Formats: sequence, structure tokens, C-alpha cells
Amino acid sequence: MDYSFPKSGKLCGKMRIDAFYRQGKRFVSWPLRVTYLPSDEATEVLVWAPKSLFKRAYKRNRLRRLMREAYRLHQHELEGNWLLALNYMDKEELPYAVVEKAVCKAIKKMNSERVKE
RNA sequence: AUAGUAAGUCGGUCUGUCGCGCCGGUUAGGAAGAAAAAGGUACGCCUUUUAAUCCCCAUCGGUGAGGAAAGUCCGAGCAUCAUAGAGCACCACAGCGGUUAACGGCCGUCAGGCAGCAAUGUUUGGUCCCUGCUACAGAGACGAGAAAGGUGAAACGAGCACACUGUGGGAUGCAAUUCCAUGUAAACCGACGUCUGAGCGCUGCUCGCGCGAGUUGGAGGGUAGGAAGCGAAGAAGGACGUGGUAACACGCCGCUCAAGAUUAAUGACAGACACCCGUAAGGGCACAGAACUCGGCUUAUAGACUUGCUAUAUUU
RNA sequence: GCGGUGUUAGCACAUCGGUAGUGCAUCGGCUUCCCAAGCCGAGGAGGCGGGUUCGAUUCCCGUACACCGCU
Repeated sequence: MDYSFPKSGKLCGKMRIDAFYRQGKRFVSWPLRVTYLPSDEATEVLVWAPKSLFKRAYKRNRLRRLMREAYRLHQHELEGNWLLALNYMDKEELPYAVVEKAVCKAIKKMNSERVKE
């Protein structure tokens, strides 16, 4: 099983991200908000926590790393190629188990979206 | 011993599983294609071989957040603006002496106020010639005869800063700046101007100097990607010696020091140990994340340690 | 990352270092058959912690929060 998450799997570039957020569809998998868009090429993921809710940088880093690890360990369950953004939207700092559950739920939902299309 | 006070040091460690950025090596593959050689040609060029270089996959090795990385409050390096500057304005500092690349920092020291039994801490500190202010109260507040009493923070002698003196400061900041790529059209409405000079060039104003025929507002439209700056050695830290009360300076020692990302790496989970609280079960383990780089200051911070000094008590 | 601005009553804003005002809102009264408008009156404030000063919203230092600009 491949758990690696190299840089080519991350969504980069200011312009690409702007365009992605303009066109992308979104849904909520508490405490995450998921924005997605079908991709022709490989799957790329963006992960962040908002500065307005978490003023201290180390808290944002911590949450970003939790979400990233949860995605990394479950990425093989995701089918198809997507551009994907996960951002944290709860005011509280929640433990890893909660974040992991939310990511799994989001991946299941993505798979069912793919069947529809 | 307890309490206090000052200065300084540190601010977790290890193991397992799965991962990330950067640098270097190796193996395999791919892209583009300088140059050379050979062959072909319709003389435009085409094909093949070797292969610097680059990209990517795999793998191995190295390395990877702080004492405050924070606030952005000071001071510098560095970069651009004109190989033309001057004056004013503006801003900062302010006992005295020293220190430094520099500083508003740091060290020593003097005087006053406040807190404390004390060690000590904290705070203020150029000048009143000119200009201005001193409410209420008071006959009168810097103008005027004086004194006593009264008022008032202050009553003729002053206090203070917006005043004066001395010293220093050009402006803007890495979103600086340089290179590559991309974009930069015309027309329309308005303002100023073409040597009687609009505007631009070093910031606010004035002068001076240079360039100068177009400049500018509106409306509308477009680009905003990559590389360098940006990472090993320098105003660096440490040991020892000398000078100095000290900050610090000098000498000497191959003693130490390799993050460099860019929606942004430096991690996630599990376990053990150490430490703290508790009889135990058990619980706790701070503040906090590099973004060009240094020197300071300020603010946040669980806990641990070292040394000096002070007070109190006891013992010898 | 760098630079700048603000915080005064429930809201929007004033105020050379000398008793903190104005408008709207709120409450009470007058007026009206009742309401609105109008008139009279009342309550209510300097983000927080220090310093300078006889005296601080104003000057200085620290701190918290909010906002703006950059190519």
C-alpha cells in the first residue's frame, strides 16, 4: 500500500488555486469543508486552517498536519482524479480521531459523486 | 534552614510504524539538442551515432524551528532613487563618564521622588535669553510699587513646553532591486502645455541644477508565471590568557557552526523513561512555528539548576 | 513579509493639558380624543495597565482588539 504524499500530489500556484476556488463545488464533512473539482491529470490536494479562527501559527500548523496525515493514510480509498481542498472550520482544536473520521466520510462522499457523473 | 533579591544557564530523552523539504551519490528511463562524424538531398534541409546539460522514478547517505522564531519598538548590513547640491520645515535623543559597526541598547556613577527592616527595585534629570501657557480659588498669575496675612501646585522667585540650546538623521524598503517570459493598441470625454516651459528627475516646502514636447484625470481593458536577491566563514559562538570595577577590548586555539520553504518542509500515531501533584487509583508536563540577514528592546512562558547579596531563627 | 490608522454614551461623530459636548435612540412630562411631529427635562461614556504634570480623553511607554495599503 502506498502511503507516500510527495509534492506532486499537492495543489500549488496562486493562480491555479484562485481559479479552483471560483469553479469548485463544495460540501461539509464536519469539522471540514471540502471543495472539489474533477481533474484530467493526477489528484492534487490542498489543506489549510483559517487564520481568522486560529490566531496562533502553531495551532494552524498542527491542524494542517492532522488533516494531511489523515488524507495520506486513506488516499488509496479515493477513486478517480480530483482537485481537492480540505479546510478546517470548527473553532475548537479537535483530536486526530475526529479529523480522521471526517476525512473518511469525505472520501466516501467523493466516490459516490463520481458514480453520479 | 526559611523567606527574599540580583545576575546567569537550560527549557525534555529514547524506541517502533508510516511520511515531508533541501543537498549529495548510484542505477534505470525520458526530454531537449550544442558540437563533431557518416549517409541522403529537390540545396531549404533530413536521417543516424556519440553525448555536456536538464527533468523524473527508484534507492542509499547527510541535514532540517526558537529563547523568545512573536510584537515590529529602535539600530545596522544590503538594494534602488541623480558621479548636484543648499536652506527651511519635520523627527529623535538629553545629569556625568564609558562601551559598540550602530542604537533610544548595555556598563559604571551622581542627585531627587516612591516601595521595602534590608539586599534591592522603580522613576525623573540640558536651558528659561526669546515665544507661549499656568483653569478654579485669589485684590493680583508673569503684566505690574513693596511687605504682612490669606488663596493657590506656584505670589515675584518660579514651574512647564508648543519655546530655546546642543548632537544626530536624504527618502523608500526584499511586495527593495535585477534578469527571462507575458502584457503594454487605437478611438472617446476633460485639464494643462509646446521655449513667455506643462511635466519629469531625490521624499514635505523653497532655491538651484539637469532633461524636456508632450503630460495628466475619467471611463474601459489587460498582465500578475519563472529565476536571482536567499543560505557554510562572519561586526559569529566557545575555551584559555591579558587589561578594565563593569559593559567590553585585544591576543591565542583547524574547539564549534551546512533549515532555506514559497497555499509554504521540519510531521502523525503508539509505547517507555525522566520531572511535578497525589496515601492510592490516577492526573499533569509551559509559552509557542523560520520567510533576506544581524545587534538590542519589549511582551508570553510550566518547571529545573548555578552563583552573589539581604533579613529572620537555631546550632557550634 | 513590510508600512500606516483607529478605539469617547446603545449608534454616528466633536473636544489647543483646565467641569467631556452634538445629533439620532431610550425614559419621564407638556401638547392631542389617540398616534406622529414639536417643546421641556432626565439617565448614560474616554479599550486596558503604568508614567510625566498641581491637573491627562489629550503628552509618553506598554498591552489588547479592529481596520486600511503594498505587485
